[in-house]
Amino acid sequence: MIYNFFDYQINHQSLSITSLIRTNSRMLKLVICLHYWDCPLKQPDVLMEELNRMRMENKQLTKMLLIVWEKYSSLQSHVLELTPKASEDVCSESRKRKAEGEDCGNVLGTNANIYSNSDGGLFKRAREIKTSVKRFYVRADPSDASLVVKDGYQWRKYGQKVTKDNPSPRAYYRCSFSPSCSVKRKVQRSAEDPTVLVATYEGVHNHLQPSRADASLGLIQGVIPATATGSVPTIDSRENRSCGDARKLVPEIEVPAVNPFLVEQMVSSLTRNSSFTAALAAAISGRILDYDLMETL
DNA sequence: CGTATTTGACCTGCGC
DNA sequence: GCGCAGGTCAAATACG
Repeated sequence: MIYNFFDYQINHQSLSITSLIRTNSRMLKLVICLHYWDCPLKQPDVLMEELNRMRMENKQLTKMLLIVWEKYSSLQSHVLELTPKASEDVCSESRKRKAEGEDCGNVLGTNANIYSNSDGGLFKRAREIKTSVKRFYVRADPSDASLVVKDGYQWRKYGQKVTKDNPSPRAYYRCSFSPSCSVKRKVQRSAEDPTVLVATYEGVHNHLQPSRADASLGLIQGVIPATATGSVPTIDSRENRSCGDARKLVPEIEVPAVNPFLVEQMVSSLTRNSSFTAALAAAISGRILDYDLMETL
């Protein structure tokens, strides 16, 4: 019963955070609109009014966001305190079960507000909060023995191992871009289809992607995005499928997820940065002045 | 010469 | 307690 209560609370808080981030993005959209001067609102007064309104709204939302985040964090720690047995169960899960969970699609995304099961859902959630595991499938040249998946991040290989259930070796990588980044990656050829590389990511990067250009190379190499519109990725539907059918999985490759925490950090820092808002106001006023001059000519 | 990769040894946890 | 398997370490090696 108490679990259901916290379950609702955490879901509710997560959804609130997501909603607030989306609302905050309205201001950034307005900035982009002003920058390219494609905004349908041609009246500077209307724009200024809208900007001021957005600014006030943004301040309030930022405050709310911080409050919600603090409550969320305290709730999260409270839940973990209340469920020591659950935490132990989670931590003591055998490696084999963990591996099976990964292989069989019991893979957890970063969207912590998406839960489906009711029995033991909270226990699983505790693990989801601690680790994020994602899998990607990359089409590769079978003649190429290297286990290289270009995803735009910098990786350092620290080990290679042949596993029992797969004749091809598994390569272990760490993120080398930032020493504080603890993201790990495992790359192994699919046992069923050697032309497919299976990349398993553990953790979330605490830095921005070093090179978007490099990421695009992944597309050349064979990673197929989930949607052509670049929609925000969610938990891969493949994760609920049965094991070992890589061939069917390939056409539904997803791109790395946008890190909600990074988005939150960026939005938060931008909205709290007085110099940013000052520069923004200066840029907008400059645009308005330019527009007035053009109108008078 | 500095950095990245390779690879055998070692560690850890689980099942029997 | 022992063996097995996955994961990690670190010295040796390769490479630009």
